Amino acid sequence: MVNNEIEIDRTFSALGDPTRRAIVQRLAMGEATVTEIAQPFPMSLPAISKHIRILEDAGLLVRLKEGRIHRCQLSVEPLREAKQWIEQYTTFWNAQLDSLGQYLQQASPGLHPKEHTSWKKPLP
Amino acid sequence: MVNNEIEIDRTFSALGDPTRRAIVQRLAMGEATVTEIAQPFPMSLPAISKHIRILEDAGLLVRLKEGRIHRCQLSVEPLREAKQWIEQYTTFWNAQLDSLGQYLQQASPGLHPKEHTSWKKPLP
DNA sequence: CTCATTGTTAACCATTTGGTTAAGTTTAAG
DNA sequence: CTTAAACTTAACCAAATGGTTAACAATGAG
Repeated sequence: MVNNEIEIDRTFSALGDPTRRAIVQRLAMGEATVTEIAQPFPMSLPAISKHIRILEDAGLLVRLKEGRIHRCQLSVEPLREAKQWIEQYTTFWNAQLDSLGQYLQQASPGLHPKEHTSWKKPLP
Repeated sequence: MVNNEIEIDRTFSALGDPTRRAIVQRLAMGEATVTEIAQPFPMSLPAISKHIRILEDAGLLVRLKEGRIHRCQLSVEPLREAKQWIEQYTTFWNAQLDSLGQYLQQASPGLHPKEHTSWKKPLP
């Protein structure tokens, strides 16, 4: 949990692709082999293999090799961290913080968060 | 909220870039103009302009034009939806669903986990 | 009017991404 | 031993991405 910047980057990049999000969704229903994962997708097995690798590198997928089949399952920890990253900006508290910050800028510019220059009220 | 697949795609793609996540973080501190946003970044203004456009297209940023300056502020609604997408897979409830689903699949393959009804409540 | 400020658009470029097919590897089966 | 199955790796390709500089547009200031 210390240096999560690179991890969070991998996580969000991995989730940026619809195919990979669909794989995550699939795995949420239960573990699956590579061919099982590939089955619904209109693309080749190597393509899916790459996607799985990317999810694995992002820590979103763990692979249990049993003989020649690779059993894949979802690992939710990176999802939790992505959720936490997002929650910084979606909580009620931060909404309040945001409003307050803007108010402070209006009241005494230059005192608060960023060195804003003067602030005009939006026109009606 | 009907066809959120494309929206969620735009949102996650937008958040997949570290520069854009940093912009989101910056805007969470309060609104800012384009040059203010660009100031800390070691890249040209047009590069930032493009990032802002992508965030805007994703609905994560709203632009208020006042004369020649564009005041940008964060819009958290897409973040909430991204959070909700993630939460499908990070709640305790779904962890249970996953484990039980795997058990049920082992016990009676062909039955889908979601067809069963005795699930525990999610934890906060 | 003239000039600076604020920002976008255009044209271009290198790298990354997401896909392909073909070949290789490992394991299970006959 | 031979062959099939389950995947991965390699080599390649087109398109998307993220950046650049130069030119353009619109607004505010002198």
